[in-house]
Amino acid sequence: MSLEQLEAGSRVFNPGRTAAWLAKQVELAVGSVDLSISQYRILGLLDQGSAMSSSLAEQLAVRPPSVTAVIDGLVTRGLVERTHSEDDRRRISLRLTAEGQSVLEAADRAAAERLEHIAGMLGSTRSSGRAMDNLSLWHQALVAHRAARERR
Amino acid sequence: MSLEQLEAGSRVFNPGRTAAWLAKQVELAVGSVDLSISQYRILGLLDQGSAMSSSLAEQLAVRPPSVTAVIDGLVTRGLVERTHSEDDRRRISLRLTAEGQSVLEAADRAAAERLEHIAGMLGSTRSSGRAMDNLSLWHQALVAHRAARERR
DNA sequence: TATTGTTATACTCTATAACTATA
DNA sequence: TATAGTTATAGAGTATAACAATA
Repeated sequence: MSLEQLEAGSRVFNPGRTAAWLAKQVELAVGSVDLSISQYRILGLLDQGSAMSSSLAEQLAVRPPSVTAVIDGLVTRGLVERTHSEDDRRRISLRLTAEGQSVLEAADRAAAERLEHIAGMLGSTRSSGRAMDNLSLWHQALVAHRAARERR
Repeated sequence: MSLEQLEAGSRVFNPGRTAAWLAKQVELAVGSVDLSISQYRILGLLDQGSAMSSSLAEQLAVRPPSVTAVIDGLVTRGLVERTHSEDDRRRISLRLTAEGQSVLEAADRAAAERLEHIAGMLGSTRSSGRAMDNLSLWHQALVAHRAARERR
């Protein structure tokens, strides 16, 4: 690490801070379709298949009442459908509606466009491409991480 | 893109969703030193030098009252110091205390460790290294993006 | 009794509108 | 008058504790 980097906090690359700022950009992007980042995460999970409320809480790393609160808003907006499970009526099955699917896709596009615009600030298309590819690497890492947690 | 990827939403790489989940991991990490991600962003900005409240709001992309609220908590905890500017007494200068500096460093370490652990779930040390190293590209892109916005 | 999810309640972060202090 | 920041207030997301329904 260079002397200049050691002198000023602003110039030291820091992975946590970088991820925190990327998230803010995503928040701004999905806000354009009136989604919070929490709502966006939940819709993304439901896009991978319907889910029980309990399993959502675990995957999202939040407590059950938080899931209830966010889902309430999504159900009111008609983006998610709540149905009691037939075999165990304590359980609640959640799934995306067509409208939810469509809003999620719009959010995905808005976020991707914003991130691509930011990556475009790097001088070369090669660097920009590497930045986007890097996110795909993190996607794989997060999937592997979740799988490892589920096995435990 | 393969057929398998087209079939299931879960397998399609999506930059926005990835960034949203990375942020959740950072949130969990900085929570270990009792910081929210908003507090973490603010401490990170103040680490780059003292700042006026108004300029923080702009950089954070939030409204002035939100800055007041978050700073209130940080001042109460002794992590940030508020002083009236001498030349224009309407303005408020904010800077990190030694304790704030130390908590921020602990948060940085916790976030970096968590991200490194997740990157470690990729098969090879080479991939893990690339994931971490290329996050610095995003750091550069975000710095360039902010600079471009300031010029406008 | 144990489990699933919700309700009650409180705290934080966000916003808009109205206000205070200063210029 | 205009500007910098705060106060008042409200909505969303988070939590813990207590509850209802079901197993």
